[in-house]
Amino acid sequence: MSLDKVDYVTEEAPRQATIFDVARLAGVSHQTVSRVVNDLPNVRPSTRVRVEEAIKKLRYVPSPAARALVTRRSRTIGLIATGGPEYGPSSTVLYFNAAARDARWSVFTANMTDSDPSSIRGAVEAFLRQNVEGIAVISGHEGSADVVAGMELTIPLVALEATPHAGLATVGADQYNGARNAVRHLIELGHRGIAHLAGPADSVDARERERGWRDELGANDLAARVIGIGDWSPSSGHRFGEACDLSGLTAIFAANDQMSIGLIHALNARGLAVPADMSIIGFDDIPEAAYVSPPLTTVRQDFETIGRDMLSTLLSRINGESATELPQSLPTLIERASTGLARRAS
Amino acid sequence: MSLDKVDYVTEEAPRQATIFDVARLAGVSHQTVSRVVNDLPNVRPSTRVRVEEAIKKLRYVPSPAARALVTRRSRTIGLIATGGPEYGPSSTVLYFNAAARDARWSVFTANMTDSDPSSIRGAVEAFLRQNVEGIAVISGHEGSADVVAGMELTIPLVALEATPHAGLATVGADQYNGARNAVRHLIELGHRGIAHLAGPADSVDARERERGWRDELGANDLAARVIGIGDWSPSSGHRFGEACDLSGLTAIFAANDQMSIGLIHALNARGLAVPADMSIIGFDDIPEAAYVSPPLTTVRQDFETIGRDMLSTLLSRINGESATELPQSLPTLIERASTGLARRAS
DNA sequence: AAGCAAACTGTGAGCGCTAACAACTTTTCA
DNA sequence: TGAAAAGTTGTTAGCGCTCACAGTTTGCTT
Repeated sequence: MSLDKVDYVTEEAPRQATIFDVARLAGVSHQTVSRVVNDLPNVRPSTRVRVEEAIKKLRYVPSPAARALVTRRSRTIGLIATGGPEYGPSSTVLYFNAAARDARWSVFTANMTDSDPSSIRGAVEAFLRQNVEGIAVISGHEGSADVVAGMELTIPLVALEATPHAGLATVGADQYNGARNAVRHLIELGHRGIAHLAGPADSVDARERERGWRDELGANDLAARVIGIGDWSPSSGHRFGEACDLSGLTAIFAANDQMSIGLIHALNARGLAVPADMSIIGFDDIPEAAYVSPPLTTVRQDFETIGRDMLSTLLSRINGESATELPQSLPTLIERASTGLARRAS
Repeated sequence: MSLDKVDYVTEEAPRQATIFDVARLAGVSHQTVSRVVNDLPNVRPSTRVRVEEAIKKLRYVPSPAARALVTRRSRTIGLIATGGPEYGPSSTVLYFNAAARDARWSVFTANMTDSDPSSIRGAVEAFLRQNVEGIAVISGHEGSADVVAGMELTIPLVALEATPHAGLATVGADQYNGARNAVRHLIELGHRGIAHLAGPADSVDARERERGWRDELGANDLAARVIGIGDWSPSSGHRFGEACDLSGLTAIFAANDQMSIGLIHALNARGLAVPADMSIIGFDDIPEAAYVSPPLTTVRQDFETIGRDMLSTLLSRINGESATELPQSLPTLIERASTGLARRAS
């Protein structure tokens, strides 16, 4: 399959070979060529070989357009991604794409910074016209997947971080238990006043992390307090870190690493040391997390696995193997230096 | 164009309308419908209106497959992205995609973590089969764009960060002058021993930044010393920060922010304060840069502009408007707190 | 009012492929 | 040995669209 040093389109443009060219060269009908190409049975081995040789000789490659026209299939997936270049989503997108490549599927990507329903619908409509066989939604915004699900497509749909929904498969890490583990770690260090710096309200992941935090606190008869609702960005973490009321607190669980970084920076500016005065735990384990000061204790998500799981889930839906167990990984706690033993709350 | 609450594919599957359905309803020939759809002249206004109404009523949308089959055009672009989820490239990919959406073009993305020539060729071949009308390469690896360029395609090609090459348009920020500005800033602060923590050797951007650093130093009769060649990651910055010889140095220009972060962390561990003992300047201005300790002085690249410029360059090539001036923006210096006045070198 | 150009509109072919079925071989088994 | 069964191959008809060109109408001259 791998051809070296080929003039893909030479000046004389010898017109890409068609199925008929191959048929003529092999001395068979075009239909037989089609059978060979599609690996259908009932072709005599000797004929098959002859056809394969002709294919190789002519460098024949079937036209996806012609194929799509008649089969209404395209071996193509549509991917909708909303939000900016945050580490988590963009990693997931990247690995989803890589997995698709490995599986020899093509993917159309529609990136949009907002998650305006009509933009999303527009993107889906464009995908539909292209005969995509499935749609994946990787969105930080809760509504996005529901918008697509609400279109009641006949093609499978898989979404990252969305509420379970009829006809909508969701894949992702277990944010809830990841968050509980984070909080449990804090409790084990002796902390009792553990606040939360939440992620955006329209993010299911953010809400799951908050719920995990709240439940773990509840299970230990501890009070819950949210010090702010950020937008995942370091600057939002910084903003809340500057302004929030820290009384009674010895630890803060931030909804992601980037906000942790902003938060720590603001805390330092207020004369508070981390973790001596305040323990901070993040979420995601971005590459920088190990190298900021102090190195961040966090909960690692494996975005590569998530992206690949999304693809394989979608592909199995496309192949009709519906309702298999949906993959869900458990994020793991990474202990570094931003958490420490609790001191008496100030 | 925006339809609300539509059953995109109802259970009875009333077969997506074709051009003939529209023609029948409007009482014209399919060819006239085609003219209206493609906005060709010589259609009586009243006829045009009638056809447009029929289109709207039937929710007719032309089939890209059929169109591509006959025109051999697809209004589709192939995007090749190599490397992992680093901030710069993934942002560029994202904004490229967003710009394409705005222009109503579809884009196939082929993401690969490596930049193996045969993978790249494979991706290009797949794109060609899909009748893409142009290819964009966003790669951290130098060879990538050249591999594609070497295939001598007849469709336009645009690449980020690549050496100028026949038939290859490159778009990007002016890494060289950005780097010179960074170094000049250091010199203005009184630094004389200014080392460089370089990016990977196979990256043109990395080499341009190094060249800028070297030339600015040379222009001021200062000696140049590279303390390491990293891979853009914080951990590589950290590694070199731990081991390098710092004698005679009061400042280090790191090839990107992430390596700066790792570097600073290692320096701190060696008992060196930034910027008191050593000034550090990075490149890119990632969102975290302002919130690490100390906030990073860096050179900001506008990835959104780069991504959008890549798209518009590619589109204008596709439309035959060749050889327009290639956009190149100048990254801007962002002064924060990781650089300070030079002390006497140790 | 005839005549001609310009403006419109329609017809037929064919892009490259697969689906459906017809036709021809070979094998199998009574 | 012959007929049915199984295996193999070919034929035809589209998929939905655009292109090239033919045909029809309309507007403008003289």
